[in-house]
Amino acid sequence: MARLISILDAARELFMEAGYGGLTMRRVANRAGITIGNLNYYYRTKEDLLRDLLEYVTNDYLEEFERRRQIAGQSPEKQLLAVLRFWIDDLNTPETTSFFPELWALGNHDPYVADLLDDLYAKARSPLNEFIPQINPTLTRKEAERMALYMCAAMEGLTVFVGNDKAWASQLGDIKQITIRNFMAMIKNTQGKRKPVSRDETAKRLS
Amino acid sequence: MARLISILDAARELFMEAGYGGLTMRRVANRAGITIGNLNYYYRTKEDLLRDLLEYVTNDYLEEFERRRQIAGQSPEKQLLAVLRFWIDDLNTPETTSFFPELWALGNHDPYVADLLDDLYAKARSPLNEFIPQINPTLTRKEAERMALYMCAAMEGLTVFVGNDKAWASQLGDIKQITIRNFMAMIKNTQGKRKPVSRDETAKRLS
DNA sequence: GTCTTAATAGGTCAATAGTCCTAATAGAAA
DNA sequence: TTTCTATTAGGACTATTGACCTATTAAGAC
Repeated sequence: MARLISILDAARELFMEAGYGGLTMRRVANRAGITIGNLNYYYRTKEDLLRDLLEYVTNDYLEEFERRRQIAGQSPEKQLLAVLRFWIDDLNTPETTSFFPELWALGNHDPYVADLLDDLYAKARSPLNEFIPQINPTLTRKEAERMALYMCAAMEGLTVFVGNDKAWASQLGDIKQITIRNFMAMIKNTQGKRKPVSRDETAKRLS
Repeated sequence: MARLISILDAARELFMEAGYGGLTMRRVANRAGITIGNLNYYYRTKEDLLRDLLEYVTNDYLEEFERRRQIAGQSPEKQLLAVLRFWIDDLNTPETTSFFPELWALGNHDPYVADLLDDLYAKARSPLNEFIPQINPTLTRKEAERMALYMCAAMEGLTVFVGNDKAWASQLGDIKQITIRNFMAMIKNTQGKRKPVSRDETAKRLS
C-alpha cells in the first residue's frame, strides 16, 4: 500500500511537470525508487497506472470540496461565497494549474478521462446547484443549473490566464473580486421563471 | 508552397484528432501523401514543424477575428456583441474545441507555446479593450482591461463544457445567452474610477 | 545540351517506449 | 522446517520514434 502511494505520488509529480507525454513507466519507476520490473508488478500497463493516478488525484479534490461545503450554519449566500473563494484561490496552485489543462486535453481523445472530468465537475458544481436557488427562489432548477455551469466554466477558464505562474497571475486578486461580484449580481438580478408555490399546492404535495 | 500547405493541413488534422502525443513525423508524412524523407526535407525537426503549425493555425484565428472587427459603423455595444457572439459560437467548432485545450497543456511545459498563446489572446482581446470603455466611460483603462481578461477567460472556459461534442454542447445556446447578458450587465453596471475629463483639460490636451 | 538545384523516395540508425519473462528474496503460514 | 505467496531486480523483446544519409528524378538556368 505504501508502495502504491509512492508510485502514484511519483506519477503525479511527473504528470504535473511534463504532462502525459512526459509520463513514462521508466521515469515513474525511477522517481519512485524502484525498478521497471517492480513497477510492472503493480501496474501491468501504463493505462492502468494512469487511471489509478487520475482517481487518486481527483479524489483529493473532491474530498477538499466536500470539506469546504460542510462549513454550514451560515446563510446560503455566505456559504456560496466561501465555495467560490476557495475554488478561485485553488486555481493558483501549481497542481491545479498544470493538472487540469492536461486533463482537458486528454479528455478530448480518451472517453474515460472525459467521463471522469464530467463526474468530477458535476460533484464540484453541486454546492452551486444547491445554494443558487436558495439565494434567488425565482429561479427554476434548470435556470440555476445553467448558471452553475456557466460559473464553473468561467472559473475554470481563469486557470489559463491567472493560474500559477501564468502571465496574469499577479492579477488573480482583482480578477477574483470582479468574478465573484459578477456572479452574485447575476444570481440576484436574474428574474427566474419559477412559479411561486401556493399554499394549496403545498398542501396537496404533502398529502 | 502547395506542398507546405498540404503538410500543415495533415499536421493540423492529426493534432486535432490525437493531440501532440499523436503527432508523429511518419503519420504527418503518411497523411500528406509523401515519404518521411521528403517531410524531413521541408521540416528538419519535429519542433520546426510544430512551430510552423501553431503559427499557421493561430494566424487563421487572428485573421478571422480581424475580419469580424472590421464590421464597423455600428454602436460600440453592437460591435462588442458581434465579437462576443462570434467568439462563443466558435467554441463549438471541432477545431477550437480540440485545439485549444491541447495548446493550454503544451503551454504549461513549453515557453514558446505559452508566449504564442499570450500573444494570440492579447490580440483577440483587443476589440474588448476598445469597446468596453466606450460603452461605460467611467471605467479606467485598467478596469476595462481586467474586465476584458475576465470575459476572455470565462468564454475560453466554456470550451471544456459546451465545446463541440462536449457533454453540455446542446446547451450552448442558453449558456451563450446568459454569458453575454452577464457580460453586458457587468460592463454597464460597474461604477468605474475614471475622473471625468473637463472641457479645460480637453482643450489643453488638444493644444 | 549541360549544369544546378529543388524535390522526392527509401533506407538506416540510435534512442526510447511499453510490455513481458525469469530468477532471487523475504516473510508469513502450515 | 518447509511451503507458499508477495515483492523486487534485472533484463530482454519488439515496435516506434525522430533524425540522418544517399540516390534518383525533374525542371529550370545558362
